[in-house]
Amino acid sequence: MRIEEYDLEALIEPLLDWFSEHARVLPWREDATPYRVWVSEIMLQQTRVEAVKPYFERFVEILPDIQALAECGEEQLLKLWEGLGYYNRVRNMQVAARQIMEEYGGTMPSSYDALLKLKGIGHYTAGAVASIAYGKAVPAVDGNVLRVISRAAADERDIMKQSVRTNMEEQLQKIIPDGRAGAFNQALMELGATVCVPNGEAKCSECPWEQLCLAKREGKITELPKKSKAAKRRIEERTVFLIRDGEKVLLRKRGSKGLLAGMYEFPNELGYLTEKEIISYVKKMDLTPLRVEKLTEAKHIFSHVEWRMKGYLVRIEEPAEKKEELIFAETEDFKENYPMPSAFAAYTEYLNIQLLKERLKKME
DNA sequence: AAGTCGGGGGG
DNA sequence: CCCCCAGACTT
Repeated sequence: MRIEEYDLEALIEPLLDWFSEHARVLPWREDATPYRVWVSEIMLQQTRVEAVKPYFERFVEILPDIQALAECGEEQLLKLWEGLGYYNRVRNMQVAARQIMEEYGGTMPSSYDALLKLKGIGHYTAGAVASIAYGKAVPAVDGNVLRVISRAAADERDIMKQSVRTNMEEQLQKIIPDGRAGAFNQALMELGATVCVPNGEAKCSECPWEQLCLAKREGKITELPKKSKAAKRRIEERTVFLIRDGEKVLLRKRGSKGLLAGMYEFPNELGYLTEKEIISYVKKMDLTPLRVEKLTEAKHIFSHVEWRMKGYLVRIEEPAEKKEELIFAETEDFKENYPMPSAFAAYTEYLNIQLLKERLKKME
């Protein structure tokens, strides 16, 4: 069965009635200005509501409007996003903020097509902002919507295909209830997030569509939606260096493109280096290693690569001359000033412990 | 159309 | 271990 053969309109009233009683209280739903809706939608891309909440509050407090976002420095921007992942989201959002300052005098555009032209805003987010913040009658099809509609209509097409998503948008466009587009789109997502859930048991007894859902009727809830599997992750072995001069630790800033763009990291290299190779690696930076100590091993899983890390603490002599390109950060404040990805958590944690030990020693 | 881009929660 | 998440961009 395809959604063209299913009566989507019958879903609207039960859904809106359900939503009016079960809508969660979320920070971005209070005072749903275009800016706040935009920020929340970018943060929510591939990210759960609970993870976003604290980030959202802090972000809009420190950067309360589009101009503040446009003028924010890179370090502070990444610091506000630190731990959320997909760091290009916030970099793109700033590009868009500058676009809005120049092309729209600082006012968020309201049309779907204008929103779609902004960096980092695709079909989903354009639809979400246009409908939620401006009440425009356009769909916003995310993973939740694909799932709940696939199930309701018992549509067996592969939702990973772009053509299926586009078709879903076209069919939903026809039935968007006038004047209630924002509530309708949010209700579809809310149903997917809280009732028609992807993992575990769908809570069909709580669903406003229990009598209308074909997947339920045909016993296909667990089979739908159909989804082709993602490619397998590759594995990378890495050696991570905590190069320490007294209280200071050596950091490196990553390039402006690719994985973890613009973030800081401990120097690290592909492959597992021997202690001999570690020493020559450090010497190559014109540093003088004193001793090398093995640290814990750690694993970090990204979407398409898995890092298997072996860490080493390398004590060095205080450099005679400070080289410009080497960033030696004080252990005390490196957390406040340098945005670091979670991938290195095992080793930043190690520094914390070391810091605590040093403090205890001083108290004796 | 396929690959890239984080991190965490839950089964 | 697996899955998925209020997706977008690049090639």
